[in-house]
Amino acid sequence: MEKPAISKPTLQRLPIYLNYLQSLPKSVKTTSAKQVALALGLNEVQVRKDLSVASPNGGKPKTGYEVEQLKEDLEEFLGYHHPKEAILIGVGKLGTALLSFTGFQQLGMKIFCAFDNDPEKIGKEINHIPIASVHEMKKICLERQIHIGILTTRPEPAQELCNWMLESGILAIWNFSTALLNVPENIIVHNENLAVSLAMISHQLDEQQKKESAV
Amino acid sequence: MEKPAISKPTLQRLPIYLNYLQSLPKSVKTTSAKQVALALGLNEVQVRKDLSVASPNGGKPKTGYEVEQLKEDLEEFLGYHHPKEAILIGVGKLGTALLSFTGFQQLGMKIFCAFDNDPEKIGKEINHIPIASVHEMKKICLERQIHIGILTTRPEPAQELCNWMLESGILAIWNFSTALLNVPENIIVHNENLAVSLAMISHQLDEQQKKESAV
DNA sequence: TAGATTGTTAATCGATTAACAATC
DNA sequence: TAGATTGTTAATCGATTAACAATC
Repeated sequence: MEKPAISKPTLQRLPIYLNYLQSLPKSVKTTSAKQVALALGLNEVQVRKDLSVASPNGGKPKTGYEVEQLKEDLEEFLGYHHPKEAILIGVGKLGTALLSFTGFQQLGMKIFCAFDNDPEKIGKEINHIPIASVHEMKKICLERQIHIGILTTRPEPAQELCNWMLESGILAIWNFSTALLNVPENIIVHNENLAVSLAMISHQLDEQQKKESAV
Repeated sequence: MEKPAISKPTLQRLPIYLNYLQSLPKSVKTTSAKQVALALGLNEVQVRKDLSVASPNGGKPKTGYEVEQLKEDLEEFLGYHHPKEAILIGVGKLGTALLSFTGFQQLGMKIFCAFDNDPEKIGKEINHIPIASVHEMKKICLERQIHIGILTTRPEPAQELCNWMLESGILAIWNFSTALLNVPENIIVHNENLAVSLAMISHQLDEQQKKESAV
């Protein structure tokens, strides 16, 4: 009855598998866990286990997985066929870049509307997405039952805008600002943290260079 | 003799601790693992263990950690006091947003030069960072011994530019493109993957809503 | 059939959490 | 001193990997 809860690491790898499958030439009709693992630097068994979670069709002994079918299964599992609507707050450089990115639709998300407080920007649109005043946020979100908010502002106004989002019925915040947001525990905050990425890269680089110089 | 290798999860949390400490009002002189854990939704022991890795000074029983000292220790550990130079390739919307971001210096990275193939852009600068032709990349990188490359192009030219980067002595690639890069195993690739973030958010949101409706 | 490949059960590994001794 | 808090050792938990049976 209960769908077995998918683990976080597995969930994170699914879009990566899909991306790999999409990168294959059309002539490739099937693939195997071994091939996928090799291409992505993962363990073969891990790939099989992950895929078995997301693909009800699975693979076949000897032949492996049908690429088209597997892509379909992963897309379905990840909800790409039923895009969720989102709003974006803060039409600065980063906000503009995200609004201009045409790939979200294929990733199961559609930015319905953007908000800013700059009269110069309000009323315009980017990539067919209208920019409205932040004061209209509540009305629009409640009306369309939008639950995802993308925050791309400076850190200073972030918390206040976050609070407005919560009043507007937003349940999940994709936070590109550097601010640490305070929210009730039923609200999801996903921090897109450049500092974390940089720390990883910088540390790995140091390790690598230590290794090289040791040779 | 050997510094004990820091675990990946710990390394990822260090910048988050630092960010929290920086968000504290100046009047707060000390803090405790308990407070930090509460603020960030983590386990208290985990915080202490993490901090003990990065802070040689540690905390004191009863009083906890000195905020200024701990910030200093974390910054030092994360290499923020000795910024590494990087290049950026692809001055589109996202590239421009990253070039305009003034916070990298504080995070231990300095973008030395950007590259593009659009004659309109070459010769200009953004945020005092010059934009040069991709054909100058090799010369500039080798001269200044730059080892980090930030890739913000469309997926189509990504692999070729990646290869050029490797010829230019780049050892770590921060990949914002959606392309899957093929590199030798001693080269570090860190994929900044919006699809992964979206999958997490979307799935958590579904879970949350399932939970709510079950009440 | 034999061999390749899947999917699953068992073993290992590593990270988190609990328990506790040390100390300011 | 008593109590709060640190740092560490031990126990638990969860994810990865290895072993293996099933099957096309």
